[in-house]
Amino acid sequence: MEDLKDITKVFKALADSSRVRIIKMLESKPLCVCEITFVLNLSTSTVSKHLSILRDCGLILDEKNGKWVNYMINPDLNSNLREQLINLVNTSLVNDNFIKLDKANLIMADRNLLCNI
Amino acid sequence: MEDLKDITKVFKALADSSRVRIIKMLESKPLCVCEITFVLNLSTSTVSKHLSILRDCGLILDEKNGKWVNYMINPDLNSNLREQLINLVNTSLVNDNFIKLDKANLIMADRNLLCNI
DNA sequence: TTGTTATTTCGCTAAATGACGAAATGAATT
DNA sequence: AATTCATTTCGTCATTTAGCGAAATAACAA
Repeated sequence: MEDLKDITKVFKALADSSRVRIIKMLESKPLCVCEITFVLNLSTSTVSKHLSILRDCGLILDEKNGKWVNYMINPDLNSNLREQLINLVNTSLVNDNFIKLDKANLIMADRNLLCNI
Repeated sequence: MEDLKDITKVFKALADSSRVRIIKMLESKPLCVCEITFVLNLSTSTVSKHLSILRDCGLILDEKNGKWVNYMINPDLNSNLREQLINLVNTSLVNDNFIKLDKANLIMADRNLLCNI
């Protein structure tokens, strides 16, 4: 059961364009911090903070994998609200130019290339 | 067609508990600023600002009526996103205690009583 | 163990936001 | 025209937030 505080927290998490861009990226596949950092062109610490905000409201999950941390859309969005919000974001912005560019850049964002230099 | 900026603006509008409470109140019926101010127990200017934020992202409408301004959920939410968000808020928080209390207080908030003293 | 690398946490700064009261605006009434 | 009253706008203040770089942490590699 969701209360006002929980719901506001989820809306706050989505009330930032960088975080919406992250959700849109994660719709393709799980990503590590450095891949997202490459696409958003922000500092690693800033991206890490954004991810923790999305995680703390239950929209995404992290999973350790060696020295990487993979982030993904929470496959078990234990509420109708979160599920519908993710669907809403998922079906939105399909023609937005920034989102298209992010998706194009994501193709070039191979963690091995990014990290082994 | 919605772009990233528009969508972020709508999420920002909902990322505040007072504004979510306003949306929940407007689900019952159109309300003037003084009725909402009575329930939220905030200053008139603050409530007016909240209402303008909700209006500027297209979620609500205002309608002059004599010296009052009636605010209501926009009956013509010209986008799937706004429509689904309003539905989402509408179906959420039905058991939240603060929202219940707001609805109870709203019954006592008659604009004639509030304004004719 | 020591080094390397990915991520997180910390401390800071600049900008945005929510709150208020006071002043301005707009519409009805006298 | 002057007054009254609901609402909006303005100026200010305190708090929150997004951003960064540096330091701390965690996990693999040598």
